[in-house]
Amino acid sequence: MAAVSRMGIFLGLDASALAEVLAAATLATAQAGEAYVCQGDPAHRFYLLVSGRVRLSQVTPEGQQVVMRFIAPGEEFGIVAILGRLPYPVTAEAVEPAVALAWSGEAFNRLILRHPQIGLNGMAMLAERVREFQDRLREAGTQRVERRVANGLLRLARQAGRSVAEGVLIDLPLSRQDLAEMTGTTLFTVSRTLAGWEERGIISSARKRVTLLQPHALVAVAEDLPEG
Amino acid sequence: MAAVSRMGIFLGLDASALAEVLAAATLATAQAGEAYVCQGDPAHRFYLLVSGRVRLSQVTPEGQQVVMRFIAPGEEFGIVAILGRLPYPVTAEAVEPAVALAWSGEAFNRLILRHPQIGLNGMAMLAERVREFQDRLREAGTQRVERRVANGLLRLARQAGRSVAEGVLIDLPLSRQDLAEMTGTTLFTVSRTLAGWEERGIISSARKRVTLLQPHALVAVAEDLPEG
DNA sequence: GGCTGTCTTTGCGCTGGCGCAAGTTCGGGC
DNA sequence: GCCCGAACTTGCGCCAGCGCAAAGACAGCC
Repeated sequence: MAAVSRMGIFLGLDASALAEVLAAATLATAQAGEAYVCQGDPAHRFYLLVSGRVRLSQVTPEGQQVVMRFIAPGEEFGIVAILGRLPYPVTAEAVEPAVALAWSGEAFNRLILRHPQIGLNGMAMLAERVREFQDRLREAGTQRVERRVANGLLRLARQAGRSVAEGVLIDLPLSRQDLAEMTGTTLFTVSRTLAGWEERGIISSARKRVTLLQPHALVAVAEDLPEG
Repeated sequence: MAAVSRMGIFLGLDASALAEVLAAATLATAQAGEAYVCQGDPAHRFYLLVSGRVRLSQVTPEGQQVVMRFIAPGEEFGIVAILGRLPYPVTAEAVEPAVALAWSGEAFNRLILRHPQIGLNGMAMLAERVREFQDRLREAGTQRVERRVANGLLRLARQAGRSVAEGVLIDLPLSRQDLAEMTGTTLFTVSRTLAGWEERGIISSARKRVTLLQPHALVAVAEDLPEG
């Protein structure tokens, strides 16, 4: 309950409203690699992640995969469920053991109507999400690969970064492929780019693991500043 | 009032609620080329377009412009105003004479709390917006220029298409530059691409004006099908 | 009608980054 | 400890699309 009361979407609700929200929820756990929802399935449930990490990805009609974003605890996914029985546009898959709260679309609709604050918070959350996608779309259209990858890493660090002795560890199993699919390039190019940064001491990388050693240097790359 | 009651965000409100919503609104008109909101200004107003067309664009720190989308009557812009005094992330400029309803962020917050249906509708609207941006981001990451331009045109046709004798006219002053900034390419490449399609009889174009003569052929390009 | 500025076209050279193939390293299961 | 498959690296060839320059076409204004 304490955890739930701190989630953005339930900010400003009193204890009884929170209790009601929780009473309507079911708990859904997933192991690493297990999917919460699959692209194309009819959307009937809406989720809020409590712990773990979830990866949202889309597969193109040609079979190519694209990683839309990673979901951190406190964030929502499957919102499309509240607007009728459209199919989910993405697949949501746990990349490490995860726990989420789930509501049926109808139940969540009723909660919003009874507690308008949830609708207000939800709009704020989605507006923020729209802003993030706008930024990424702008990047995709105007920036070269190196800058996009730098921005992608910085975004992940902000979302899932953990301070460790050497710098900021991106606390996610993150393959070169994932990074390529997030930034619209190929795993080859990502590999070469990371290798270049590693040589310059900006990052340190291993299998499915990246640590930012000099975040400010990466920011310089992302902003296309002359060598710092 | 009739027009307002048909807007997605006010669906399901009764007459008295609609009257209340309208009473809180002010009318804002703009001439072609005039800006409703400017990127970077503190966001204090939220708009719903009644008539005309509005272009949302962003300027990168390097001064490069990007066109995020066009707003059609019934759609919202400036939503960021309801979440505190953040700066607007985009500039909203009328491309033809426009009329919009405007609310202050606080007033709209109060309306949502009094009429939760608005919050629900607003979430639906934003969820749809997120979906659109996800699609575009996927396209940006996986498709070649020609397909992206085809998809861009089709999206515009859906949003602002008008049936005319020869086909579907995109009813917007739309320069090559605009199209390039929407699809993440250059006006040169757009010009060449359109010229190619015109030669094949798929479209017909003039200054700031494009008409789809064979929409299905454009769909074939967008989906990368073999020649139809 | 002529002028001006904006929009558009077209040619040409160049390169970032893709695509593939082959090889290497690593982690986990038995 | 060994094996297997997944993840990663590296070299090489190639081309889609960018960048620029210069010229052409059109709309609106005086």
